[in-house]
Amino acid sequence: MNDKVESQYKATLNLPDTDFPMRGNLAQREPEMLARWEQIGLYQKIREARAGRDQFILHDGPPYANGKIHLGHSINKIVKDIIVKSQTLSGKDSPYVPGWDCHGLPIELKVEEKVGKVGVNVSASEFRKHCREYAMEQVNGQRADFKRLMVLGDWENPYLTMDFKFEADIIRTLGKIIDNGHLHKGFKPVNWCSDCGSALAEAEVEYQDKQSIAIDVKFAFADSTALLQAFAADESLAAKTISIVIWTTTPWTLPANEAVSVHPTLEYSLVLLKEQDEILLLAADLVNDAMQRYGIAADGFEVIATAKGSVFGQLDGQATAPFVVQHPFMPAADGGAKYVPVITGDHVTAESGTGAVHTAPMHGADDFVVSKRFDVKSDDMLVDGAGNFISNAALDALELAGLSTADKGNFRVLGLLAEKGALLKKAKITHSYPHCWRHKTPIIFRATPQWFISMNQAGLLEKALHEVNENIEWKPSWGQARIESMMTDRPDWCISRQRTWGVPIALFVHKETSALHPDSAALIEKVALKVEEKGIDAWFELEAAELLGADAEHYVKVTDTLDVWFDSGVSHSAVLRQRKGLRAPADLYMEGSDQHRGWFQSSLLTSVAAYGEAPYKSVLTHGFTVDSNGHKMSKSLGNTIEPAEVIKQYGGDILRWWVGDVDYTGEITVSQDIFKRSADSYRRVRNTCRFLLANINGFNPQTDMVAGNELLPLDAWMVNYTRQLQDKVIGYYHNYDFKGLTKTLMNFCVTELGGFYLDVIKDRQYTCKADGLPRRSAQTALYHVLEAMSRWIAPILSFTAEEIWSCLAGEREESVMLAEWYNAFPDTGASTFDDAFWGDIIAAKIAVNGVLEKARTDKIIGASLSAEVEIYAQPELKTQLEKLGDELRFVLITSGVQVLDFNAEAGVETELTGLRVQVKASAHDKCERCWHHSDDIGQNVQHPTLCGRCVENVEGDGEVRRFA
RNA sequence: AGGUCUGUAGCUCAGGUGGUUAGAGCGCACGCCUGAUAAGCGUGAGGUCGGCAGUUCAACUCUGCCCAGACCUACCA
Repeated sequence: MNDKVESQYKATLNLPDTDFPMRGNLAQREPEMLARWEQIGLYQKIREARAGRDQFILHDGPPYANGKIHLGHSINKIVKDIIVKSQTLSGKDSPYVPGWDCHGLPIELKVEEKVGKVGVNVSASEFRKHCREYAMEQVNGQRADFKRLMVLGDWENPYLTMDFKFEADIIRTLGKIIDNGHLHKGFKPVNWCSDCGSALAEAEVEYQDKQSIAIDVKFAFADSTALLQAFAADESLAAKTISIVIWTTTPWTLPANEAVSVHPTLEYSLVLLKEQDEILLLAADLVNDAMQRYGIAADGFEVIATAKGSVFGQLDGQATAPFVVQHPFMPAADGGAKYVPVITGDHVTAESGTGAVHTAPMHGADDFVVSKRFDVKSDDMLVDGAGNFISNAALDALELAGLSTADKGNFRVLGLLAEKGALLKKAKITHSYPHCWRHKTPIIFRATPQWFISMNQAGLLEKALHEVNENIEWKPSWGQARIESMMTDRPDWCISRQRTWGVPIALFVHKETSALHPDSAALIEKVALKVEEKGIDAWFELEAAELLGADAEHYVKVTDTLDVWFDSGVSHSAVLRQRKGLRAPADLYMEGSDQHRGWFQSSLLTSVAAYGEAPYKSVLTHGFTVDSNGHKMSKSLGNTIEPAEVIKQYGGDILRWWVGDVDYTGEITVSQDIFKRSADSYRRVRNTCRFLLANINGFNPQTDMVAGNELLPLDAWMVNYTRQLQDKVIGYYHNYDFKGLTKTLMNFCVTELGGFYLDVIKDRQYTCKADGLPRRSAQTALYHVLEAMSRWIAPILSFTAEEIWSCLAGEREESVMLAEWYNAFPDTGASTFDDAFWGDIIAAKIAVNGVLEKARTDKIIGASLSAEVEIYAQPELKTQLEKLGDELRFVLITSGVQVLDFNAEAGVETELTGLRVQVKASAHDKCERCWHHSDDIGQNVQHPTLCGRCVENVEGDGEVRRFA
C-alpha cells in the first residue's frame, strides 16, 4: 500500500483543469460583471440584436419612490428579469423600461419633516421642488439596489411619473377620459379640519379621547298601520305614535339627516311604553339597555312585536325604502314636514345605541355609501369650510345659521330636539375621536365636491369587466375571480385629492353652474404643453385669463390634484404608447397580488376609459414574504431580512436562485436557513458546470468535435437527453414556472450527470488518449451540454452563466444575454442504444450499486473498482447488458463484469426482479494508472505496473471504445 | 367581520379526471473515495399529506366545518 507516493503516470492522465473557480465569490465579482455590462452597453446591444423581432413587452409597474428596497421588491424585479431574459433567449425583442411612482402623500410627509408645512413654512411651489428632489434621491437609491440584483433594463432612461412629459401625458389621458364621457363631479365625505379649512389624509388624522354628547332621538313613522302590518302586530295600535329611535354622538349632524339605517338581519322590536302611550322601535337585543337608559321600569313597557330589519329593504343592488319617518325638526324644501326613509345597511351593528343609525350622507362615509344605494338625497351641504352652519331659509328659521358645529350649533340642535319632544335621552360620553394632527382639534366628516370616474355613466365598468373575462389571461387563474369581485362592487373612482405634490386636475369650471368649460379638450392640450415644459407648477402658476381671456371671470381653476393611482395607472398611455420600441397593450403586467385592487385595476380602468381596450394581454402575480412561522415580515417584529444582507453574504445569483426555486405565486417563506439551502443548491450547479468545463479544457470545437453519428452511444444518449431536456426548460420558462426549471436542472446535475454520466466517463476522460475518439466523443457531449446549460441558467444565474460563457471555446456572442437557445445539437441517428436501453442500464446499475454497498459495509471492497461482479439476468435484461460487451464494466465502474443466465440460487437478490448479483473483491492487481484491477498487468516490461489498455493509451494508438 | 389565496418529510417542491408500501432534490446520519477534494460517489433514517366530520368498497386527492397564516376591503403605495 504505497499508493501515497504520487504515481509517475499521473502526468500521463488527462485530469480536469480549469480557471473556473469552485467558489463563486459572488459578492465581490458580480459588481465587476455589472460594470462590464454597463461598459459594453449590453442592454442597448440586446436591443440592437433583437431589433425587428417579435416583441414581448413586460411593462414595469412603478414602485413608489420612497424607502429602501426590501425582499418583496427583489422578488418582483427578479421575476420580471427572468421573464425578460428568457424571452430574449427565445429570440424575442423584449425591452424592459423600469419606472417609479413619484407623486403622493408619503413623499409629502417625508418632505414635511424636513421643510415644514405648505403655506406655513414654505410655499407650495417651493414644497413641490423639495418633493421632486426627494423623489429623485429615492429613485437613485433604489435604482442602484435594483441594478445590483443583476436585473437588465434601460436603467439610464427609466420612466418617472414626475417627468414633465409624463405629467403632461397624465393630463392628456384625463382629457381623453373626459372626452369619452366618464368624468363626473360629485360629493364625498372626507376628514375635514375646520381650522385648516381643508381635507386631511388618513395619515394626518390622529385619535384622541373626546367628550361628546350622546343622544337618543325619536323619528316618528308616517304610516303606523303599514308598519304594524309589516310587524304582524295588532293594527288597533295604529293610533299611537310609533317612533324609530336613533343614537348619536354628533347632534350637529342631525340637520343633515336624510335617512335612518337598520341592519336587515337584526331583530327589531316594537316596544309599547305604557305610561307615555307611545311605541318605540329599536333592536330587540338593545331594548333592555335602552329602557334602563330612559329610566323606564321593567313593568313600564311591553314588547308587542318583533321583525327582522329586512322589512325595511334588502342589501343587494339598488333598493327602495318602503317606510318613511318624520325628521324631528327640519322642514322639507317646500316648507312642509320633512320625511326621510328607513333604509338598510351593513354598517349597522347592535353593539351599542339602538340598532338604528342616524344617517347623514354629507357627514359619514358609510352614510354616504348606503344613501347612494337607496337613492337618498346626498348633495346638500349645510356646513361650511370653517365648520359653521350656512345660511338658508330653513337654517335661518331654526336659528342655526352661522353657528359652529363644535359648540353653539350643537347646543341649538339639542334645544330644537327638546322643543319638538324628540329627545329621549341626553348623556355625556368619552370616546376615541379623530383629531387634526396639527391643530389637535376634533375633525369632522364633511362631504366636499370631488371628481369621479364613473363606472356606469358611459359603460366603463361593463366594458372593463368584459376585458377581464374575455381578453386577459390571468395567472394564477384565480386572479380573474379576484379582480372581478373587487371591481363588481367598487364605487365610482374618486380621482381628486386636496394635496400639494400631485398632478393637477387641469380643468376650468363655471363659477355658478360648476360646468366644465366648453373648450375643455383644447384647453387641456394647451395646459399639457405648458406642463411638458415646466412641470405641474405650470398649472398652479397659471392665470386663468392667460388661456381663457375675458371668459376667465366666469371660471375657476380647479386646484385639486389627481389620486396618484391615476398617475401610475396611465403608464400605458405615458410610456407604452409614447416610447419608441414599446406598444400597448403589453403582453404582460407582473406585480404582487395586492395590485388586483391597485395598479392592475387603475391601469385597466384608465385604459378602457381612454382607449376602449385593456392595457395588457396577461397578468401574472406574486405573493408576499413571510417568516418561517408564516407571519408577515415587518420591522416591528424584527423578522426582516434585507436583500443587501443576502447579497453581501451569498451573492445576487443565490438570491436569484432562491426566487427561481420557490412558488412565488403564493406565500414566500424567508429565513436564513432557506438562503443557506439555496447557496447549497447553487454550489452543486456551479460545481457541475465547473467539472464540465474542466473536462473540455483545450477542446476546440472547430477541430475536435465528433460528428453526431460517430459519437459513442453513451455520449449520444447524453446529447439527446440534453436536447430533450431543453424542450422542458423552455416550456418551464414559457409558463413562468421557474421552480419547475430549477428542480429539473438540479436533478439533471445530481442524477443524470453526477450520479451516472459524469461518474462513468471519468475513466475515459482521464485515461484514454487525449485526442483520441473515445475522449473527444465524451468532450463533444460535454461541450453540447455546456452550450445548452449555460443558456438555461442565464435568466436565473445571470452572473454564473456569463462566467461559464466566457470560459467556453468557440465563436460566440460577447454575452450569453445576447444568445438564443442552443440549437446546434448534432443528429446522432437512429440506434438500438436508445433511451429505453439506457433506462434499463441505469436501473441495472442502481441495482448493482445496492449490492456493492453491502459488500462495502462488509469490508469486502472499498472503491467499486476493487470489485468484480457476476450478473445473473433474465433473458431480456441479459440481452441489453450484453450489448455493451466488456464495456459494461466501465458503466458499472467495476473492474470486471460477467453477465450470466438468471439463476435464482446464484448471487444475492437486488431491487430489480430478474436480476441477481454476486460481488467479489478482484483477485488481480490494481493498475497504477487507471486503478482498474486487471489480469494483464505487468505484461509490458517497460511498464510493469500498468494494465494492457493503459500501455496502449500511453504508448500505442490508444484503446478503442465502442459504447461507453 | 367579509372576499381571495395558502397549509404534503427539517427545507424547497412533485403528486391529470379519488385506487397498490405518498415521491424528488437538498439537509441530516453512516460508509466509500482521495485523479471534481472547502469537491465527488453510495446507502439510510425522516411524513397520522394543518385538524375534525362526512360522501365512497376506496380520499393527500370530493363536500362541510374548524385551526393557522397571507393579500385586499384607506384621500397609503
